Amino acid sequence: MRRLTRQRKAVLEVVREAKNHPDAAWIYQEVRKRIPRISLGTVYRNLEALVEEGYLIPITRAGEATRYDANTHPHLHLVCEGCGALVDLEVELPDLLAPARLAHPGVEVRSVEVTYRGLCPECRRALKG
Amino acid sequence: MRRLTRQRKAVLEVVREAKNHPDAAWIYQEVRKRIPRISLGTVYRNLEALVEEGYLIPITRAGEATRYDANTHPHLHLVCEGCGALVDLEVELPDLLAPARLAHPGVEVRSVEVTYRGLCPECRRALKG
DNA sequence: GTGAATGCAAAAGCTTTGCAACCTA
DNA sequence: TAGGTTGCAAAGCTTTTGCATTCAC
Repeated sequence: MRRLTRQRKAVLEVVREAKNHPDAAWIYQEVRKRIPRISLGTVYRNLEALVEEGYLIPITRAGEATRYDANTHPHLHLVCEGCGALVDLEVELPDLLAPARLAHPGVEVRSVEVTYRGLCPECRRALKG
Repeated sequence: MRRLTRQRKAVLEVVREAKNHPDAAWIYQEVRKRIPRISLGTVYRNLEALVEEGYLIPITRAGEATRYDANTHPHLHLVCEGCGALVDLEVELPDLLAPARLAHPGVEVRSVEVTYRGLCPECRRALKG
């Protein structure tokens, strides 16, 4: 059975309180303020468990450490090509699963992950005036 | 100026001939059949260059090596939760960029990447009969 | 000829793992 | 008390980098 330890609780809290999709190193640094003797390995093990349990969503990008998102209600991500920031976009979506389901009857589609690339408002202003 | 070396040509050819989105290690192994003294570092440097030039698309997934896709016309990816395979889905898409553009006037959206998760036909049959 | 690209090897991340001690249920 | 979890440290993997040499243009 899975146990609710101080460490697991702290890791989840830190990610929930974070604003910008932190990675394991940042989470480790923050959690150490509460539990100074926690190890990086424990952070990784708990992040993995929390992802499995559905509390966190992992976000991977080429050449970067995995980031974690505690925002569980449906939303999209924008990767800014100017500053590299990962921004949440709250958007009403059409049913994105439908096209794949209709076109591929043999396939079972369970979820979809959508990532936009472009410019965040700040970078757009800086680059285009 | 960028130079067209035997190594760069071979890397691109290997990825184009590959069927299932190979990673750097696999590409290295294949290219060595043609250029035995090529180094893994050169493979990485050329993959990076080919991505920059738009010949290849990098695909990243949590806990896995980056894979490369030479299929440049628009398509989606399905990650099979059964066997882990990364499958191309050829699907007619609605305009996925429109919702984000309408909802976020300050943002400039340039491209979108869509990844489905679910079961490929083989795994679906195996699991559900 | 010139400087981009290569091969080699070392190093730099990020992440995982083995193990004894510890703690939650 | 049982076994999931932790801290620590070492190892594993993928990817990057420094440098002398080579090669494309």
